[in-house]
Amino acid sequence: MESVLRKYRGKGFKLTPQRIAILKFLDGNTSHPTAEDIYTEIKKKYPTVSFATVYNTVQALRDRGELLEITIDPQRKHFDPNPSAHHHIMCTGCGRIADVFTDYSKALTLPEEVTSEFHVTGNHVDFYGVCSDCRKKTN
Amino acid sequence: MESVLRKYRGKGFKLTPQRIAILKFLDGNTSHPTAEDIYTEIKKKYPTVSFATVYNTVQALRDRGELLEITIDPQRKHFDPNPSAHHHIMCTGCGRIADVFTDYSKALTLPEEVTSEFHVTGNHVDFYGVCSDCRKKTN
DNA sequence: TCCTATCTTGGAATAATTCTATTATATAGT
DNA sequence: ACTATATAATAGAATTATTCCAAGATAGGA
Repeated sequence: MESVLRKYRGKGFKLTPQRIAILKFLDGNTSHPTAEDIYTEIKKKYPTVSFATVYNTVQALRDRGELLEITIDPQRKHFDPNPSAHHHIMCTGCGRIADVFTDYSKALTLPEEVTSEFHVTGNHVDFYGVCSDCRKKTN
Repeated sequence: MESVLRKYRGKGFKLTPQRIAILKFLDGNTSHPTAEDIYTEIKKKYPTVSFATVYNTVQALRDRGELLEITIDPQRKHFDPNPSAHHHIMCTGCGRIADVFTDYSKALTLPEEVTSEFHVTGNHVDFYGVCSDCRKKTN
């Protein structure tokens, strides 16, 4: 828990109580929360917290490379506190997002017509499917 | 042009003037327009067209498998009238989206821990980069 | 301890999308 | 061609997600 905070000390990143709560909530969290998920959680301990604080904090973390913005869900953004290169799969039934740790970098070669026009800086591989819980329900 | 409309006749899909305009705008269009792009275009010929019509129509097309919703842009949805499996690259400078027609299906194998939980139904491979125009400008 | 840059907050603003009630019309059936 | 009706179009309100803003609060360096 202290280790969560250590890397943010100094460097003009103020460790306010709200931010500490957000950092602790995100630490090791693999649930891919939305801004609202974070807001709801932090509100339990800090009832006056605002969405602005949540968005400010995730943006600060993103700028520092500590957080990824996930685009797999067409409806809203999700966040992932694991900034290392990996991918995702979303259940089209319940919306749950899980991690996919396979490294596809070797496989994702681009044709010359694309690489000649774009300097490629990154990629997302998103999978869609139906999880076992949802298969039981809807059949 | 007639061929664009042929496949929509019958089957409870009403070919209204607004829809025909949308279908013609989308036919062969590789610009990956947003709802607003479509709205702005159709408004030229039908000044009273509403966003509801645009959204209703793209949803009807999506339901019929004639249109894909693109999630590569975190800010807004884009649409692609080419429903065959392919992928995209977006310029992080100007937001332009281009098609990537490489077939990665063979390469995108998932670990057993994922396939045992999810019945996989689809995937998106999104690339990010900087296009040649934007390299000239910002650099 | 004090100063100040930075943060938090509430609420307003913006933007994207969906919904609703009403009016209009494309098309199937005659 | 005519009519009935299911479906669509429209305006505008509602919803949802996100950003902005001004004022007061505070973390952390000096």
